[in-house]
Amino acid sequence: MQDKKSERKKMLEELTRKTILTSATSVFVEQGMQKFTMEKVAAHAGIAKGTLYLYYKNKGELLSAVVNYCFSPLEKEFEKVFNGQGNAVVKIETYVALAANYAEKNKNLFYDLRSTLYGSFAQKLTDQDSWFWRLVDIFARTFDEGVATKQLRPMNSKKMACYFVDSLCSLMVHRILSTTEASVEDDVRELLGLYLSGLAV
Amino acid sequence: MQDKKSERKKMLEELTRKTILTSATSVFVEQGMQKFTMEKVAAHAGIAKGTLYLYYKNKGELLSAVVNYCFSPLEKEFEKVFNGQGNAVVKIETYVALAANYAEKNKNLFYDLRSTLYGSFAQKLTDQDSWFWRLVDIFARTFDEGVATKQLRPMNSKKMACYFVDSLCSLMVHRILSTTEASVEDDVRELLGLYLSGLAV
Amino acid sequence: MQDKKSERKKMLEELTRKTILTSATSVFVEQGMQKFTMEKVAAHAGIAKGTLYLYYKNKGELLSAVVNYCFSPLEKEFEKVFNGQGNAVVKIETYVALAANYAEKNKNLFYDLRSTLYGSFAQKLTDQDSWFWRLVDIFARTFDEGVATKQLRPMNSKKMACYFVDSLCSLMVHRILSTTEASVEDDVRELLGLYLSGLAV
Amino acid sequence: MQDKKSERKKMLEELTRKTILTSATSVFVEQGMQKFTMEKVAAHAGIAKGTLYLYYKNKGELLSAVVNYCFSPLEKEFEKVFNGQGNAVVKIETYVALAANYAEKNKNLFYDLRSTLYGSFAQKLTDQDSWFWRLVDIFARTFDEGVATKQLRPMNSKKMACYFVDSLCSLMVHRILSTTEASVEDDVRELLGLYLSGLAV
DNA sequence: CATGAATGAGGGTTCATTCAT
DNA sequence: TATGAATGAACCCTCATTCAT
Repeated sequence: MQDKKSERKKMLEELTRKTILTSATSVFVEQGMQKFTMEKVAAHAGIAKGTLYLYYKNKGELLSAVVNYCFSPLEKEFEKVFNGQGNAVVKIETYVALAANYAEKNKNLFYDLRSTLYGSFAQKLTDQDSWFWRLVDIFARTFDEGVATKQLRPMNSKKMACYFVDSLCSLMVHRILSTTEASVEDDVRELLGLYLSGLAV
Repeated sequence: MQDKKSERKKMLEELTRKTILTSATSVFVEQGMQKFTMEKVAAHAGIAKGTLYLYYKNKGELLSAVVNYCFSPLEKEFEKVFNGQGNAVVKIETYVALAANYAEKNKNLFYDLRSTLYGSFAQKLTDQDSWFWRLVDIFARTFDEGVATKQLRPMNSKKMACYFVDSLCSLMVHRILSTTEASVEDDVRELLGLYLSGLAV
Repeated sequence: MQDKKSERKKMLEELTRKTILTSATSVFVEQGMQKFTMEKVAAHAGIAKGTLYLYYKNKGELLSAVVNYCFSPLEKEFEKVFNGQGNAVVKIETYVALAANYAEKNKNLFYDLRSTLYGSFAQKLTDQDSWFWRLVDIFARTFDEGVATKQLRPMNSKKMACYFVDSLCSLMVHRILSTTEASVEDDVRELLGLYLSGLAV
Repeated sequence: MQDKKSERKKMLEELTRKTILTSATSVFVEQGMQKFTMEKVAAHAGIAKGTLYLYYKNKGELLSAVVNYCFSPLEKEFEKVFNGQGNAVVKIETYVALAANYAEKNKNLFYDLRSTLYGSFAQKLTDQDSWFWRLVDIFARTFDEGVATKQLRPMNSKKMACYFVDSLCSLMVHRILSTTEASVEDDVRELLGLYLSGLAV
């Protein structure tokens, strides 16, 4: 009895958390960072302002959650690729393509996400559970695979994975902000060329 | 006589401008983006709040000026290298080393600069005169030089320069925020390895 | 249960609204238009500055409310007379007397109300629901009554009602500001003489 | 020698005064009361901000001067009529017509003048030299003339002149703000009817 | 657990006025 | 006398956060 109740409670709680999160994301995407206020989130979620604070300690945490939430679909796709078939080089190619396409499909989202994204670098590098480090982990292990199969040269895979994440972010940001429309394929090829062959002859 | 007066005035004006700018930078570095208020800047500069608005139209312009001010020394060093002796590859090596060392020497500054830095991506990509595009220009021309001398393979030099700027920023940010102290040399070597040789065997 | 709660809440809300309004009026009367600030109103009402904005969108709306609030007692008396016994001429006489006496009893209030009062002419003439037009309506209908009973000559009653409102305002303002104390009765007689008989022989 | 210099100085001084006054009026008319700042006046006059304070003690005095300046053309016309031919009733008719036409020709001017106009009632009634009292004087003497020639009934001519000034202001304000365009002639006839014959049968 | 009215510190900005030159 | 850079008090308004219900 007690268990059932507590279970149901937990589910309701989780539901509310999710509602808040999606509402926050909507507000963020539709109104931009500047106009992202707790009031607007509460209104969009159809709950009271005070309730937000029962689920997220403060505005900062909610924003962090939004960032993570925005990245999670992409992150899941990365994971699927990582766990799937294919050698390291193919995976890397797929990563880049995924990022470019994701940016293409979520221009509005990322346009305003940038500042938060980059503004939370300190946290991103401190909090080992953030999307950043999860991505780094995936990529580093992919690089390690490549090194093991002799497709890639030996390297500091973790550090390189950091650069790779940042480069993917660059790719996405530039795709989002640039007015001259380069094809996704060109952008992918360019970045791949860098990471696989470098620039030297 | 008229000239003298106007000259002296201009000098005084420029002096005040500089005082405000350095004060603003100090406040920014010491207190962080969040606590960067016009009041604090005025107090630090020892002038009245209203005076700030005689020199900078609003908070945003002052912040922009701070960002440019922080980057200008590094930018000048880049320019010096670009205009100096040495082939493209050597220059690229020097760029990376300069960035890494500049970050090392200005940890505090950049720690708080990040959010503004990245938060102003939109402006950075829109405003063709921003530090970002000036750097891109320098690097793209260096890449072109390298291509001309057959040291580097043909590429979309402008796009690659964008990645390069972002990678240098990554390098700096990571050096600034990381707790585990990697040697500057290692970081430089790693990034250079990527840009010159890529990761593939 | 729900109703009770909502009822009590509404009452409390209305109470606060009223507190703010009376406080605002007090501040207005005691300190004058120039020194009428939201801060002072909040302090006088014993509530937080921010709370004002939960009840009145901005300073302008609060000022408008004050003006209406100051006029509403007089307006109600006018209405009572209009709906009561007596022919048109008697009513007009009463209107004038009411205005003169109201001014006499509220010198302080109106002394500072003037600027707002007259400063909002544009609004007064645009907003069909303002005190001005409500008074004009009462007076015009009174004039029409008088015309119907042949006590008054045919006229553009609405236009004449406008003049009448303004003349009543003049009467009040002059009573309030004049240093030489004419008796209320004299002032009333004089204005009535004008409106009933004109100046020609 | 001294005299000449002092004379020329006085003329220059008067010239500057006039420049400031007309500039202030322009700013007032073109930008409205809200945006009437000393800075704008100085800029329009092509002189330094500080200089304004050599000619007008403060903003308030300058505004007063503007009001007087705006009324002076009308005032002069009134005076001309007063000093000219014609009996009292004819003069009164002319006064009303002049006011209505002046309003018609200076809509923009008076639209923003209102608030200042009425906002300075206190001063207007205190300062015996203000436009208000000068007009009252003219009208009172006209009324006295009418009484002397038995065209008008005995009255408190000064008090009635006050009402008359206010009614003329009402007429002008309503003409300026009303959207429904009544003919000048109708408005004049209506007000004249009131002042000459009253409303009673 | 949910509410949402109340809070109040704090922010950016304006502008009338002064005063050293 | 004229200047205009500097002043700084004052203002309106926002919004993250709390807490009594």
